[in-house]
This record gives sequence, C-alpha cells and structure tokens, in this order.
Amino acid sequence: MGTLSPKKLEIQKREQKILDAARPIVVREGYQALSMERIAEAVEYSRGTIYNHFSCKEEIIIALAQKGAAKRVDMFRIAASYQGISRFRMLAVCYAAERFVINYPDYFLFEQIFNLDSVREKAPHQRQQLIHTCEIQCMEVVTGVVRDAVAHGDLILPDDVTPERLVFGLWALTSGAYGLTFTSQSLPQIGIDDPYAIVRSHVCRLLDGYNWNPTSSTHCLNEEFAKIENSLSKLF
Amino acid sequence: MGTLSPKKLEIQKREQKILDAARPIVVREGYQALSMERIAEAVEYSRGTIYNHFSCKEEIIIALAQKGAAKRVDMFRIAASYQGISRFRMLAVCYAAERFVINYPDYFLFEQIFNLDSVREKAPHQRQQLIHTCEIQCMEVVTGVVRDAVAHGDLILPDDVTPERLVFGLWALTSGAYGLTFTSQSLPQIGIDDPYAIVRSHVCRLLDGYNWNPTSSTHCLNEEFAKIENSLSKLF
DNA sequence: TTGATTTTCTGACACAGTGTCAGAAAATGC
DNA sequence: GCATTTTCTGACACTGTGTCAGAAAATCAA
Repeated sequence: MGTLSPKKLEIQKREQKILDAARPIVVREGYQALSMERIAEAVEYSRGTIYNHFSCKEEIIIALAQKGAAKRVDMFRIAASYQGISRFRMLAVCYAAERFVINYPDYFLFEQIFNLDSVREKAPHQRQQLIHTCEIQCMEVVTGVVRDAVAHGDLILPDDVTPERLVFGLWALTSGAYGLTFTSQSLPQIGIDDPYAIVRSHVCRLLDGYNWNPTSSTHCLNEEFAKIENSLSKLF
Repeated sequence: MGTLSPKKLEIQKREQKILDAARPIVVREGYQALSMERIAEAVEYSRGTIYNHFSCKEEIIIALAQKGAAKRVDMFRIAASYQGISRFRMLAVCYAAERFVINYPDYFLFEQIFNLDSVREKAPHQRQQLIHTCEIQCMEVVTGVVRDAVAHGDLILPDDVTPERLVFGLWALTSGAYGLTFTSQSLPQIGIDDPYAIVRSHVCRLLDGYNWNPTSSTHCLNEEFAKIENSLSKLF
C-alpha cells in the first residue's frame, strides 16, 4: 500500500512542483498574473499535463490555501500545548495566529482569494471541504482551551455565550485586523503602525471583558507574551 | 457652471446606468460572470462606449465599492449624532455598521473584491483615493465619539491607546466578523447562527475591557440597543 | 437650412488565455 | 519484443479583452 510505483510517485511529486511554481507568481505579480501558461512554462510540462492535476487555476489557489490552513492547524496545536494556566495558553494561540500571518503572508493572501465566492465556486467541492475541515480543527483546538479554562474555574461564561461564540469573537478580531493590515491604505495615516501589538492589546481587553483570570489589571500580560514568544518562536 | 448641455448630462446619467447594470450581474452570478460584453448588452450600448466611461471591469467594481463606502459614511454620521451618552452613541455607530452589511450586502461584497490587490491595482489611482477618503471619514466620525467620551470622563484611555487604536479594534472585530459571516462555511456547524448578536455582545465586552462607562454590569446594553434600533432604523 | 467642425459611438481586429481531446510517446506487463 | 495501458502534448474552438479607424450624431455659425 505504501509502495507506489516510481511513476505514480513522480506524479505526486509534480503536484507539489506545480504549487511551488504557482506560489511565487501569485505572491510577486498577483492573482491576475497566474495562468496555466505561466505555470506550465515554469514546471516545463505542457498545459495539458497541468490540467491532469488541477481542473482550473482556481483549484490551484485553493490547494495553496489548503496547505496554509493545514499549517495553521499545526501551529495552533503546538501553541495550545503551551505549559501554563488557561489564559496564557489562550495568549499562546493568539501568538500562533499572529506568527502565522507574519511567517506566511502568502498563505493569508491565498485564503483571501479563496474567500471570494467567484473563485471558490469554480473549484471542486472536495478541495473546499479540506479547508473547511482545517477551520473546524482550529476551532476545536481553541474551544478546547476555553473549556479547560471553564473547568479550572479561570473563566465563568455567561449563559448565552458558548466557547464557540467566545472564540468567534477572537477569530473575527484577529482575522479582521490582519485583513485590514494587508489591505487598508489608511492605517499609517491614522497612526496604526504596529497592528500586531494593537491586536494583542485588544485580545487582552476582550478577555478582560469576560473576566478571564488573570486579567490585565492583576497580571502583566505583556511579560507573559514575551515568555510565550521566547518558548514558541523556535517551534514555528 | 451647473448647467450642462443635454448631451453631457446624458453621458453622466449613463455612468450610473452602467453601474446599475453591473451590480446585479456581480450579485447574482459573481465577479467572474461580469464582462464588458454583458454590461454592454444590458445597457444597450457597444463595448467601446463602456470603455469611454471605465478603463476596465475592475474600475467598475471599484466605482461600486466607492458608492458603498460613501453610503457607510452617511450612516455613520447619522448614527454618531444619536442623542445620548457617549457609550450609547458608540453602540449606535456599531449598529450602523451592522445595518450597513445587512441592508447592502452587495456593497460589502464589492469591498471584498476591491481588497484584492490584483483587482485594485488595475484601476486608476484616483478611484482608489476616493475609497480611501471614505475610510478616513468613517474613522474620524468614530474617533470623534471616543474623544467625546474621554472629554466627558466616561472613558479613561491607557497611555498607549489613542482613539484611533481603540477604533481599529472595533473596526477589525466588526469587519472580521461580517467577513466570516459571508465567507466561512463552518459557522452554522459550530453553533454560530446569529453572528450579528454575537458581534454586539463582543463589542460590549471589548468596551467593558476598557471600562467605558456605563459598563455591561451596571447598565443593560441590550435594552439600549433596542432603543437605538428603534430610533435609527427609519433613517437608514 | 446648410455645411463645417467637434464629439461620440461602434464593431472589427489583434491578442491573451481557457479547457478539451485525438493521437503521439512513454511506461508497464507478459 | 510486442501488446496494453497510462501519460503527455499541442492544435483547436472558445470566450473575453482593450484599441482604434472611421461612421454617426451633435453642435454651431452664418
């Protein structure tokens, strides 16, 4: 089962080769510049062969987005296993989210493209499903931390707030902020020159709003962030 | 000056006619389906004539996004003039942001498309500038409310938090949440079936985190939201 | 009204990219 | 070594773009 004929193996490798060729084109020249022609040229196969792997260029973008989504799941899992009390573990996950966009800004870009209906709809459903699965896995990791917090008494959730709903807020805050960071031209003009630091501080305030102990007022969370950074940065 | 020849006037009107034709195509069939051909057919002019108005279809999308951005500025201004204490005015603005995406989901869609570098770059700089200006105007309206809050002593901002930075958080939270609402397939599966209500609650928690008086614990903000809804809904 | 002048509009054209498929080429198996 | 299967290719038919020479319409002056 694990032994594939050399030919099959070559084909599998080529899929990665195609993605590796497509990636810098999108990153350097934008999605518009990506064409099957360009990719075929780069990998030195004919266009027909590329079509044996991917039904259209949208599917290539989705495949790239999926690689990114899988990477994020990995990073979240590592972060969630940070040794510490629940709120610090939560900060560790937020740190992972931050590092994901910093380390892999192109993956973040692919996700943005994928998010357009017009792109998503052209690709086969199965690919979409894979990304969806990663999203759910990330959610599970983070809600896991929230549940642990509740179990340990660090956090008391209001009746109408499930762990998923709390995490939705963090997800919205971070993805929204990083999205703005990449796309809004207004930020420097209004004095937002370190969006990552601002996100950290807002995350802390939001969690303070839920009284997730220890709160900012009782514990220096910046210091803790430094510790998290120190222990996780080598793992990403 | 105000008197244009009938011909010039007709041309101006046609610009709007083109946008009106493009809008439902994008909304109903997605950005991919938008072509100069289709538009020309709908407005009953030749493709060449459309090109006299817009240099490419990207510019049409941007023009649509700009209309939306201008609408949002209007709504924010109306909301910010809500009669009440600062925190309620802030909620009124958040309500305006919510209503904007509910009333004009297509404008929100155009903004998402505009946010892709590959689309934005193809259109003339001047159009981008118009959207940028609207963004700044929205920011000014909202920071105005924050400054009033500080002036009235309802809010004490930490040293490192400017009004712009606080607003950035709200902007990220709301735009992120509405973006997810439109694009993530995972939400229903994880029990997020009323994202708008969740955003409201997170906004309140975030402002609680900054101790913007009155906080959720001292005043029922849901009740206030109902009042805001009642008095603003007819204005939008 | 007329014709000269300017403005506006059109559709044919050259081009770029897509997705397909018959048949060439290569790999595999007997 | 040859038959069978798999893989690969590039020509083809299409869709859509952006341009521009010249047709058509509007404007204006006498």
